[in-house]
Amino acid sequence: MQQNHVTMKDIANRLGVSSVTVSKALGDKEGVSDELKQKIKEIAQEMGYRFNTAAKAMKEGLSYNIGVVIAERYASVTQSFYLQFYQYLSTALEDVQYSGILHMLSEEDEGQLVLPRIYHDRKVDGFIILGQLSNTYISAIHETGIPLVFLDFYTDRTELDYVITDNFYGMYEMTNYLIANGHRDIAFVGSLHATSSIQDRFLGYYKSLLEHRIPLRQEYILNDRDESGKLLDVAIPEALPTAFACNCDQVAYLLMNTLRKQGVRVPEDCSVVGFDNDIYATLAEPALTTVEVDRQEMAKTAVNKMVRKISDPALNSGRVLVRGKMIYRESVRSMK
Amino acid sequence: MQQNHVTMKDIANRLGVSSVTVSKALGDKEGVSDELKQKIKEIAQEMGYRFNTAAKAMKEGLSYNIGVVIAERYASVTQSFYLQFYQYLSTALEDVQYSGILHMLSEEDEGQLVLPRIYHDRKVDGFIILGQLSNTYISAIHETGIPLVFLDFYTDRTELDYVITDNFYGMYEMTNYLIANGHRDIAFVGSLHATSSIQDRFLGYYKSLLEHRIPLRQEYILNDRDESGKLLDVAIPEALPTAFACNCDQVAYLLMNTLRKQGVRVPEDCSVVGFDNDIYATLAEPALTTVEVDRQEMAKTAVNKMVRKISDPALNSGRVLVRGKMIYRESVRSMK
DNA sequence: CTGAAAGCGCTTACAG
DNA sequence: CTGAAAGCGCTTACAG
Repeated sequence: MQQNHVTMKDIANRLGVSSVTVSKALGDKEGVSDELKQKIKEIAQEMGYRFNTAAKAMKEGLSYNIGVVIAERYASVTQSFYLQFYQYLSTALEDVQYSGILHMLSEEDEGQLVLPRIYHDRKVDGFIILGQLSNTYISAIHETGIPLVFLDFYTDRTELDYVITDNFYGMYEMTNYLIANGHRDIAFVGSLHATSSIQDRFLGYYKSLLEHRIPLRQEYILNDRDESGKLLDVAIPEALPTAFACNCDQVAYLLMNTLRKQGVRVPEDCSVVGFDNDIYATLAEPALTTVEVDRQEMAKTAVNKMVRKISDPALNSGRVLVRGKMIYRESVRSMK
Repeated sequence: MQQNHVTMKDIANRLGVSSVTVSKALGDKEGVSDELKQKIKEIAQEMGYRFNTAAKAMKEGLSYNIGVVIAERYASVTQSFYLQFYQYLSTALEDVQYSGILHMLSEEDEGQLVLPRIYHDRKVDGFIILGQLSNTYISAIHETGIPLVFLDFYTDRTELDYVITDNFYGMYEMTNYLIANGHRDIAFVGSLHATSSIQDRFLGYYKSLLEHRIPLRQEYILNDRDESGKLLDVAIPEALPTAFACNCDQVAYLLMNTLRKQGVRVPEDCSVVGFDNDIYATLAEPALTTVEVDRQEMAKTAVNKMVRKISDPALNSGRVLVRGKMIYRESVRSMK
């Protein structure tokens, strides 16, 4: 129960060497005999030495922290998706001797272009931005010159770095799977102008239809949210499709409730698939066939990008796609 | 887009004063004329000065960061409760010029008593521990002497500091409410030996029964989980109570599914209440009457405690209870 | 009201 | 292989 403040100097004194030698030994640098290195490490351990990152930080001008920014609206009760993402980021950052500092961005700060306090305090060497933010906010943070990596979101600005899941390919694969199961009347559920992810997923769906020479029908493109992003009841088409490809699990879950109320059984009467593999995928009955976003791989990729950007801020590695993974459950019926 | 590295010295040079004066001005300390202070602040702003926390940290031996530890098992897909909690903590910390660093503790690290890397790096001045951890881990982290505040969890060790929701009072109030609505056959759903929260909630329930001279019936105490914490199907008693007081919303939600399968309607045939006001409270149909844990108030209280402990580590303010808030919805029927 | 000096605990050249 | 010196950017105590 003692709050120790052992320094390298203390270790050096104890062993009758200089603190330079201790620094080299603990940092595994050249120029200390292996024997002495070993001895120093043992003593450090024994004395309960803890490295003082602040000192290193000041010397090198780096904090060894990365800010992870998530808009508050993505961290609501129903959306632990991004918070789980943070977990992977945190682990990936530790692997490269960094720590993550999570910053929830409020609507207010986003609107008024208030940068995170950790920016002003120089507590971070860069920001990983998780999810979509307003263009003006992106510009504001980008103008500071601090290294930036965008995760799970991209824009048309090619000078920025992005790591995203391959939404296009994921929904393409999913639609192929539905078609392989004999479906041809497949609706896409998602408002095309709401988010860039929905658009890309839609395009993957469309690509699959094109490849299979199934015409795209306007009445099978169903809105799921209004312009503010608020989820709506999906209007079920008169002619019931045999499958609904939903842009996310939550919408698939809500759609299944609506279908149930209309007496439509899933998957007997029609199939429903989702995307994300979040809580709604398993809350749904039957559980949803969906595409899992490989957040772990995305997190690792983003952290790597960030570390490279910190050592070379001019670096621009562009948009990196990470492939998702099909999860097969019980919400699809084979029509064959 | 320039990565600036303006220091106090730069500002001082620009104005022909010393960096000491700049430090005093920016820190709003005594000994600089208001005029000069104002001028310095303007120039700092104009030059894009950012405070270097690392330098202050080294000087004072404080990092101005607090680690927030959450066991990974509490941050699963279905449990964003604690992650929301973190949000409040983060805001409360910013109010006192601190930043929060979220650390997800893996089962493995917990078992092997591996302390967070941010501890070894001296990146934090204290830890707020969110939720229950093993006793051995608590001992291990406590022995380091680093200031500790436990949030939403307590033990019998009086030398530690806790901030918890008033589980006892919340369930007491809830049971009173059921009784006021004419219920007398009220079951409690929760395994009494699983967690300390469940125990306290049970005792609040019991207290209410005692006050109303309703006998406690063993067959109305229903297990909801096994020893490992895994949720079980609740065994509905032969003689159906008129109300179920569940120890949490999730269990209430699951119970309602079970009841539905047995053809029991809520609230017509029996009432069900929960606790926590989490996602399950509104996912349930009808929505659950429940007790909302006042996480914001708890977060503020914990941060205050922490700040006081940092300046005086010997301080032991003990167990602080924060009152919850009844949320009335549609899952209770009046028997009158 | 203002500032020169010392020091926080490291690391990076450089000298031996 | 080992170490004395300088410096990172602040703040504190002291002198003027």
